Amino acid sequence: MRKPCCDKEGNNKGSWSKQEDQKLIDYIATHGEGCWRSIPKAAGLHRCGKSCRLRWINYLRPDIKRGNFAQDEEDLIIKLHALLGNRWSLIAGRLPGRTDNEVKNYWNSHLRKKLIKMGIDPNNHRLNQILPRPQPVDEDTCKSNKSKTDNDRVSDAATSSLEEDETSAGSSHINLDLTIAVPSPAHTANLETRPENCNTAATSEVLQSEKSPTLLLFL
DNA sequence: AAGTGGCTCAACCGCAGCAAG
DNA sequence: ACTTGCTGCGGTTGAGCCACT
Repeated sequence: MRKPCCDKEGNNKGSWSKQEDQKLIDYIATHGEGCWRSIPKAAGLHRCGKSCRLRWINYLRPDIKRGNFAQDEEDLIIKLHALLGNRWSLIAGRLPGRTDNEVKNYWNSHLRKKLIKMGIDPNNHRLNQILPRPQPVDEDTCKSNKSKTDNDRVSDAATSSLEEDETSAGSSHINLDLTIAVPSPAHTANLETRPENCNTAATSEVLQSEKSPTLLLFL
C-alpha cells in the first residue's frame, strides 16, 4: 500500500488563505510550474503538492476565465460530452480559460438538469422517448462489450446520438450549429500530445470523425 | 427573523498511467 | 520485469450561500 502523499502532519487542509495564494503565485511567477511535490516546501506552504497544483490550475492561473458560461460554451460542452463522456480535462481543453473542475461542476449543477428537463438522458444524450435501436448481434460486438468501461459505453451512445443529430432533425433542441473560435494551438497540441488518449474508443471515434464536417470543432 | 432545503463550487480522495530506477 | 514515486484525472464531499416558507 502506497503511502498517501497528503497525510503529512502539519499540512493545511481546506480553503486557501490569501497569503497562501500569494505565496504560490509568487513562487510560480518566479520559478514556473515544475515539480509539484517540491513546490510547497520551496514556496513555504504547508500544503501537499497535489493541493498546490489543484489550487493553481483551478483558481490561480492567470488565464482562467471566470464567470458564467456563454451559450456557445454550453453548447460546446454538451456536444463534447456526447462525444467524449466524462472526460472533463479533454472537454475543458476545448474551452479556453475553463478548467476541468469548472466544467465538471457546471455540467453537474446546470447542464445535466437542463438536458433532463429537455427529455434528454444526460448520460447518453439520447431522447428518453426514443427506443434504443437494436444492437447488431455480431461476435466482436459481444466480446468487446464485455470489457467496456463506462466511458466507452457513453462513447458508443454518443456516437449514436451524433448520428441522430445528423439524421433526425428536431431530435434535439440544442443548437449545435456552433460558431466557436478555433482553439488555441496550445489546446490542439494538448490533445495531440496525449498518448494515453490514443487507446480509447472515444478518442479514436473523435479522430475518425475529424474527417466529417460535424467535427470541425476538433480541427 | 428563524429554520431549512437546495444549490454551487472549491477542495479532497483514490486510482490509473507513466517514467525512472 | 518489477517496484516506486509523481502527476493528472474523475468522482465525491462539505462549507457557505441563497431562496423559500
